[in-house]
Amino acid sequence: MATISYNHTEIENKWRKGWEDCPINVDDGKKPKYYCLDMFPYPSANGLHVGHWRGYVISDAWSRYKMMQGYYLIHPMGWDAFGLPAENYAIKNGIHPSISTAENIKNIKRQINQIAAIYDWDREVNTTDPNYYRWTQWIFVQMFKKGLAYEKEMPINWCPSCKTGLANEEVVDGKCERCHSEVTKKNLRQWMLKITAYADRLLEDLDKLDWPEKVKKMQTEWIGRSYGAEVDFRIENQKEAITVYTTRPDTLYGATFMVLAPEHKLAKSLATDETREAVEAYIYEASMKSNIDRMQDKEKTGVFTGSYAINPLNGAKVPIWLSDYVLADYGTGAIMCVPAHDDRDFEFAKKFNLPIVQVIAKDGEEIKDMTEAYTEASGTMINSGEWNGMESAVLKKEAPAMIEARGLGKKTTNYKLRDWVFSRQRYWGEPIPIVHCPDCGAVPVPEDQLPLLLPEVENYQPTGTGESPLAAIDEWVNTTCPCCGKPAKRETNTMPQWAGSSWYFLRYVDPKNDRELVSREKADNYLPVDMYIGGVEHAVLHLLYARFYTKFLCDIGVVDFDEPFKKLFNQGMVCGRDRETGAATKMSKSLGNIVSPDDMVRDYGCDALRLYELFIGPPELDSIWDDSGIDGVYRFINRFYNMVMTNKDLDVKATPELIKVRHRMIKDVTTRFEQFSLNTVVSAFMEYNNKLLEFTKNGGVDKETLQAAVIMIAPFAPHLGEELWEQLGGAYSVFHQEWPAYDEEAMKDTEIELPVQINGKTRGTVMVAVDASKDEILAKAKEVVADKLTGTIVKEIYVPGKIINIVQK
RNA sequence: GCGGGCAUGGCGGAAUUGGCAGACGCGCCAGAUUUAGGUUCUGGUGGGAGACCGUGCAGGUUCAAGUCCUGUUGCCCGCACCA
Repeated sequence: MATISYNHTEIENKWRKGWEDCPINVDDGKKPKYYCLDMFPYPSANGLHVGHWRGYVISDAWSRYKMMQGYYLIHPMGWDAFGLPAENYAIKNGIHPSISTAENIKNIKRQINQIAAIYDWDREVNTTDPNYYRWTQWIFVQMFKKGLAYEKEMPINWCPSCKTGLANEEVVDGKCERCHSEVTKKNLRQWMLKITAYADRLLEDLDKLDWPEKVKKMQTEWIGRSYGAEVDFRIENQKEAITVYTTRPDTLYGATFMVLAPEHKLAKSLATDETREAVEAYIYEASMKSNIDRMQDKEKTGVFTGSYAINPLNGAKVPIWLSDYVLADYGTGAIMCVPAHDDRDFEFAKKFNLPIVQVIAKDGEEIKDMTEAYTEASGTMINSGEWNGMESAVLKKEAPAMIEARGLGKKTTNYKLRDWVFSRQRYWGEPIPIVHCPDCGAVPVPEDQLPLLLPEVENYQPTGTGESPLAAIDEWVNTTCPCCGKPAKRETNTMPQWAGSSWYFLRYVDPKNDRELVSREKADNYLPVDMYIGGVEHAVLHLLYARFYTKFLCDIGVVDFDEPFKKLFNQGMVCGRDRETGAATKMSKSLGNIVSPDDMVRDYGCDALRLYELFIGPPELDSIWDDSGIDGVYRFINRFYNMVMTNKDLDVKATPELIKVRHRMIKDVTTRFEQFSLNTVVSAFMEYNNKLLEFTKNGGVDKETLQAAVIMIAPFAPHLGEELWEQLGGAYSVFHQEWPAYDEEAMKDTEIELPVQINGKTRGTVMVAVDASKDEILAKAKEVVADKLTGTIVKEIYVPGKIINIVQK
């Protein structure tokens, strides 16, 4: 067979131009839509590496497949361009973030174009574009009007040396990433979004979604709904009561002490003359500890306040302690402690010699010398007054209502999910469109004055007070109240990066609309997103925020669906190797193991890199990049090209064998594709190409088989597919062809080979007709392994079409 | 600590979901063409001389286990005292 060389540069350039001149994804108003979305990138100065490519190749192959099934595709791309790196770059070099960002976008766009994905650049969005962030601000104003945005004092990470607030990712081991000073906390006024108002819907609607179970579970845990009761404990000799939240009201009789978070508002007032010094010292220490330090302390600490509370059920006096294992912002910031039935309370009681009272019998008994808490809610109640003899599991459910009926507290539901701290003391973000008026309070900027433009600043340095650099621009800060017209001051905080990314998928369907965020007609036609593809690192935050925004926008009538992403696929990371140890690690600049796609595209072509990105391993798992592996797919492309080119004009008649192979090929590729087993799709192409090469040597391959192979390879290697489709005489474009169908009947064999086992070990094979009888087959099988049948046959197993197993003693 | 995932040749990985373990590819070995090398092509390639042995380890269920069950070890990811 003559070898025809496949010139990837020439052919890829040819079709790049071809698709530009005559676009293949066109909305004729009749086709159903399919919206396949990639998580949009942050335009980093490092550009794309082969890991980014992977997700984009997966989504492009899937998109093209959907297009071939007759859909009009929404397959957009844009830029999540606000964020810290650009601001830090500006601080260092004095270059405005919009300039460095634009440069980065230009470079990444060039790289993305190398993928040859069918992105619709007419839909491009950029979160830093005023015409975009106008609507980011608009959504905030709507939330403010609905009472979902509010102000609150919140602690932030604070570097006392840099005099600046820090994001969690800038805090490394409790120290400032830049100057390595101990990070402390500082209370600042912050804007909050009341995402907790949507907690139940965010939790329950997970059931509607075709998402990986793993991600659903992570969101479920993050929302962390629990049922229980708030119980009021009167303080001895005081009027005030302390309310605790508990999920185990059934153990109330076993509450032998109480612990408050050091930040609890009553903490100081509970101290007596004897304990005051110790209590205040403890509160001070806790306030100085960073969150991370507090988390890392395994050993429990605490201090007795000197006061007592009264157990509302049995009137027992219980000491009130302070400890930082109780969190100020979960529940009520105070807990009742039942050391017999909670691990942490048990540990605390042991350390400080507090009484332990068991109230649930374990295996029907009271335990002597408890060495660990019995935390199961199963067993009979003991030492519990009128509850004695009840089943704890039953009581756990009924107790909240019983407590409420007796006026001792109320039935409640609690969440781990907290409201979202929505303001940043940074420059490079959307200004929060609020004016603070001494008379009217916080007033939103009128909607017709949006966008509220981010002003130019001379200095990006932190202010030293914790305020945003915007606070230093007097002419911007000083304004008039939109409500009463008197002098007022602008809000100087900006929004977090999440703000723009929580709704961008809506804007893609109507990106140039200057009257609305999105027209209702377009929203109804093109939304929601059918398939969302991106890294699992966004399993909680981004995906939860986007769901929250969508539900809110649904509530105010902007869209009529309340879940943005029907189906989600998380692709695995592409790791590099650590240069010294050889271990798999994230690709990072500091490790110097970033592989850039640019050189590989030049040397091997776009199609080869696309196939290799898929072939490297199961798409949902992490993989390790290995440069030399691409040689395999490169050779395959050449062989496939040659196979088709050699056969294309031979006019071979399809033999039964060829037809069988064709149908099997279609079935294998299609089912593997549908299952997103993309690495094995590429293997299937290689396998069938090897088979077709055998046919090529022995008479050739028929046109219909060639066409099927070319059509199916097109979503993966689009240039190769389009070129060979043309070579086969097909009309433009291969992407307008119907995906080939297979027929189970056509691929059936008349004879099959069956393995013959003795005692479960394969000892030979036998060829049999598919319609042969069991006796016939068994007799033939025994013949094949006759010399190994030395014992007494005790059992003969025949699984039709699968296997024969003869059991002998 | 809790939750999730993974463990198969020198390497990346297959295995129709309980039915011939190692598809496909990389690498390697031999040969052919060319010959400076590379490319390309052909054949081989889990271990063992062999009967046989082989899917992290130890048990179990089954005619049959990489796949199911119990225990265990190692690695990766997520969450971090959530009352």
